[in-house]
Amino acid sequence: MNKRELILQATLELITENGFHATPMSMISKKAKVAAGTIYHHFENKEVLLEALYSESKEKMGKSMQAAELSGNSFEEDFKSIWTALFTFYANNRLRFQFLEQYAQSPFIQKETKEEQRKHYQPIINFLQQGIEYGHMSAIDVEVMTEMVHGTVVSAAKIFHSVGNLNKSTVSDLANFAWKAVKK
Amino acid sequence: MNKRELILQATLELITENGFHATPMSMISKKAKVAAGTIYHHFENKEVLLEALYSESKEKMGKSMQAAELSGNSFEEDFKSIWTALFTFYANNRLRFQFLEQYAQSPFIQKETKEEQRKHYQPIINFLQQGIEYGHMSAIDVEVMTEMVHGTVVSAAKIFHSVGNLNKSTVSDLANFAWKAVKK
Amino acid sequence: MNKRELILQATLELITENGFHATPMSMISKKAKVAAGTIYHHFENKEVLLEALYSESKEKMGKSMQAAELSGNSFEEDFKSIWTALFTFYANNRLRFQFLEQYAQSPFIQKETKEEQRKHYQPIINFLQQGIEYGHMSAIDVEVMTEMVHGTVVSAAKIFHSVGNLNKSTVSDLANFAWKAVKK
Amino acid sequence: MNKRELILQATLELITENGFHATPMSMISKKAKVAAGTIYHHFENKEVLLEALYSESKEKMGKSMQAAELSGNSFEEDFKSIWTALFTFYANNRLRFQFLEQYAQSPFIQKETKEEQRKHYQPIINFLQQGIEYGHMSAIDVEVMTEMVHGTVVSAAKIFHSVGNLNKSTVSDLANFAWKAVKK
DNA sequence: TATGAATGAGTATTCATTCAT
DNA sequence: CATGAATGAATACTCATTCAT
Repeated sequence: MNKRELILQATLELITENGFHATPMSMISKKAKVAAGTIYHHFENKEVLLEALYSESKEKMGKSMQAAELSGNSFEEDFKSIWTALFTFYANNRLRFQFLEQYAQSPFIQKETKEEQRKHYQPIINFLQQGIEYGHMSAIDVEVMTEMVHGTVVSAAKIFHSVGNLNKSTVSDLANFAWKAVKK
Repeated sequence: MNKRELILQATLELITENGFHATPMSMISKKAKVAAGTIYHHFENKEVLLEALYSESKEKMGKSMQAAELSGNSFEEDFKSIWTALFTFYANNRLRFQFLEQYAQSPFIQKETKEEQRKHYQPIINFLQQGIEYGHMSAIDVEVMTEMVHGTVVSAAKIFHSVGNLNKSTVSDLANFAWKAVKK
Repeated sequence: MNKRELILQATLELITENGFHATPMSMISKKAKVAAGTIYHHFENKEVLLEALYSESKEKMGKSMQAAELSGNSFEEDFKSIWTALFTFYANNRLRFQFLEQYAQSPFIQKETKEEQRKHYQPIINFLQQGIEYGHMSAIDVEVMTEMVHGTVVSAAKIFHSVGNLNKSTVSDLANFAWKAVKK
Repeated sequence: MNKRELILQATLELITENGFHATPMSMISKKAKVAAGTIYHHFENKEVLLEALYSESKEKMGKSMQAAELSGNSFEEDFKSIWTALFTFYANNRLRFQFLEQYAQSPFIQKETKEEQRKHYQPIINFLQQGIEYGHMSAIDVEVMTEMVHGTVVSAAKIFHSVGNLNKSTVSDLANFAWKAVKK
């Protein structure tokens, strides 16, 4: 890992644990085993560091969904594949999940940064849009639908992390919970 | 309003806007039109002030659900009544909603405080438990079910606040979204 | 005890333990079981309270020496009687002793207050002056002599309080220590 | 002078003048011509700064006594040499003297710090111990004896500083005062 | 006299950021 | 690129004092 990545990783761990303001730069530099000044060679200031972490996280999240293998057998099956892919990403990446939850709506992240990261999950919005158009899903506004479906994944991930793990059948139940909610 | 309430109200507004650490006590005292020292007559320190706000908010949230009028005609109708009652509370109390979202999982709130506030929504858990037992709902663990249902209300409220308002039929659609998800 | 005395007593105990600045008025009011404002009915402010305690203490100290019974048999005997009287006062009144030690030279006490309290031990200075004039003692400036002799009592009292007690023969040894030092 | 020493010197001057609690860190940083935060790079907090000053002062005091040249001609001569060496140190270092007087017994200084500094005057205790054993001095407990003798130096130094100076013959008289007190 | 809630100036300490090396 | 000592503005909290009751 190069220094930039060491800094980002340390920031992720510390900020998730303590929050943004309760994580001094000195603490990050210590954990990353890097001098305080070095952080400033890679990131203009603390806020920029946070935004970089946000962008990186959103990108990873988007990629995890796009990596879902879609059989094309049925819309239901593909929907559940994507739902499970995102859930799995959130389950396997606790810190990133918590970080995104904490900062998704936070005023620390610039609007432009948020907008820019939309691209990573635009394909998913398109997928849902088609589901509605082809009559597989309720005719709810696609932005609303997206938020509602994402909410079910988030809730499932929260449960996963509070319990510590979840057996396959429960995960399947929860994917089904989401599917029942959206299907026509 | 007495000084204690003025302080709590100012804290709610400022903390939701800026976050806990980015809200100096001096800013709170200014907004509440109270001397800095006065805050410390009513709250031992900043953390205690935050916890008081959390407790007050959870209590109001619990009461909003318990105020839902249950006709007893059908489980579905009652389920939607409660769902809508909570959604309405979240919709009408943006600051409280955002505050609870931000601090529900935050490490700033003591575990004991969280435990104590459970009592306010225990009746709802009981209601869902019965729904499962009487076969109205899927046989999912009731704690899991509660978290999932709550997640749908939270997502709906987020949509409401990002859009600014939501017409009655959409709200009804979203209550139905939740109902379809849970029903047998 | 009236409130004024309760306040003075509480102040003596707390200030000796914690020091002047580390003893808030609120702590004094609590210990004296009196409202904060009540202190200000009896003492203009914190400094005046300290000065009152100083004056009271110096007066008690002066009286303790003047209460020494002088047989008139020999200068040595009378010298030792006075020495022992002051030592006994310091030994029996630990808090007053420590308080006087701490504040005797402190800048908190106004010069005038110190001057005014001289009257209480002027008789002792006169006694030593006579001792020098009659040739019982070394011909050292009487102010210097007074300070040196007082120093021996202070050292003895410090030893007493650090050990917890001192048997009669040791006290007698120490009075003799002082006498040997001053005698011709 | 490096920053650490500048801070210690400023602290010595200010604390002696105003007392510990009446000397804000900001005042120290100003006098030392150093930023407020810089103090915290060298001393963990205000109390640690005080302890460092105490240790440094006790060390200097111990060294001043050990620098006394002992002729070995007579115990009396050596005793007076040491007495005079310490007196001279106290006379030439008013601030350190007053600082040590104020904080020697203060609760601000940790017991361990005090214990640790004993080493600096242990040689003197040994010297007095021998004087007692060889019959040069009264058979008083050596700890008691040390405190009493030290008390005479302290009194002499107080006189010196209140008057402003003292001629050689008076200093000699006072060394003799101490010697007469202790000799057999 | 007595009370104690309210005030707001004052203080120790932290921490993002800079810059000489 | 990397370092870490130095900076000084910012902040939580304290406490002497006041004053309406």
